[in-house]
Amino acid sequence: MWAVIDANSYFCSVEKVFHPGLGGKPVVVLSSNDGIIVALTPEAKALGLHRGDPIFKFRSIVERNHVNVFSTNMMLYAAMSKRVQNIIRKSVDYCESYSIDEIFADLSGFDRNFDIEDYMRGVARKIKLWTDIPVSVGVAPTKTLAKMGSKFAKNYPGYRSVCMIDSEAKRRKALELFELDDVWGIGRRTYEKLLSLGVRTPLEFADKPGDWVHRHFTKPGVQTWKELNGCPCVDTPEVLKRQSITTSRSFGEMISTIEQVKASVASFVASCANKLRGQGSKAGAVSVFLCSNFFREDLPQYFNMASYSFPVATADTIEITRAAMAIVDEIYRPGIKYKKSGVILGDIVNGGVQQNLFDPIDNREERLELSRALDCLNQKYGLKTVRLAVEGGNSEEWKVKSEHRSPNFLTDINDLLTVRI
DNA sequence: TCTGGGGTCCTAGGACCC
DNA sequence: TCTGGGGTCCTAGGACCC
Repeated sequence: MWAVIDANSYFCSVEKVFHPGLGGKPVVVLSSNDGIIVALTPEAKALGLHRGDPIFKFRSIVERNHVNVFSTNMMLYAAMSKRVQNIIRKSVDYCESYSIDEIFADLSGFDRNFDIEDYMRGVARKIKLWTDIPVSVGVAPTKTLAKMGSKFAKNYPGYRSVCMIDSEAKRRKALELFELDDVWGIGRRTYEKLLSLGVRTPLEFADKPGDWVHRHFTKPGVQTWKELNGCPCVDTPEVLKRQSITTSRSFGEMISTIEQVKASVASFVASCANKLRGQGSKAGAVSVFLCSNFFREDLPQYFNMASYSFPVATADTIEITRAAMAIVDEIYRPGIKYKKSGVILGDIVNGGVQQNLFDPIDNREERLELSRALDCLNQKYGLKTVRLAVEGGNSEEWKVKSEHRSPNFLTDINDLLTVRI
């Protein structure tokens, strides 16, 4: 059996932990640049707000109903996630962290007569007591069915946080009641395809014969079908090392000069390279993209992207920045108002790095040490305390909007909560 | 005025090899 | 008149996830 432990309205729940008194009130958390709603509580949903809504279109609803609005603070959410996941890791033998607010737990080690449902209820209770984050738990023979269970647990209080699908009758009942497009692995396109084939519920899909499924679908579709029938086949290995690392942002205000564009790109390189060193890897290639504001039909539009492959895979901020700046020189066009830029590190290698007979750099180890020193200084004295000059001063004209951001309650000593008794 | 960011896997088709 | 067969690697794009 697998369990999936899923936090409810996770980003909102974290904000509620540190802003007491928001229980039962509408809360939303916005994307970067305070653009769209990325998380919302059931109370906010009841007002007609949805995930993905641009907040500026719903100002009147927000103001009229005193919706509590927060900018996103990933540092805070990641720190809290670690606490929640630590509790789970101590409660079961083996876990696979799937996302910031979800974790799969392998329950196969438990004895046949063991009361798993009651045990997981205890875990959920412990998480709530120790972190104040509410979670929903689904338990089933496959991950896809477990995910269904967690949604039932979330939507129906009667389950008291845990929904277990452990018999053929329960499986069929769940498949019959569940929304087809909410099934894990069935996105918009597959949903439309299934509808056009006359399939309207997960149960109808699961009951189709194997040759029918193989005729109409490729590997991912077949896997989902098997999982719905109780046959485990979806792998979610713990991703400890990324194959690619991206940093990109929309700007609070559009920018035009090459100096501004370079400052933004250099800053994103620094962030990517820091993450790269954090996982002990090196990148074989860097890509940079620039784009205009595609919502502004009155302005000339532009998107361009180019890549550079390093002679030897590297994690050196200076080397990567130099390559990225050359790409900007290549793809920058004057007269465009840029809304967004981004940096992608690819061809990431871990461990053995292919050497190059004609490598122009002969002190790679020393240069990596220099970059590591930057990481240490910035860790100790704060982000961007030491940076390359091309990133520009503190004015940061391309700065993203983040007007309702919570302090870093869990990771910055200066942001610790003050409690008055 | 204002519309996010970061990932993974799979497949088909092109280019190339002998 | 007749024009093979069997591979690999790479890439772009699609689909999905949170």
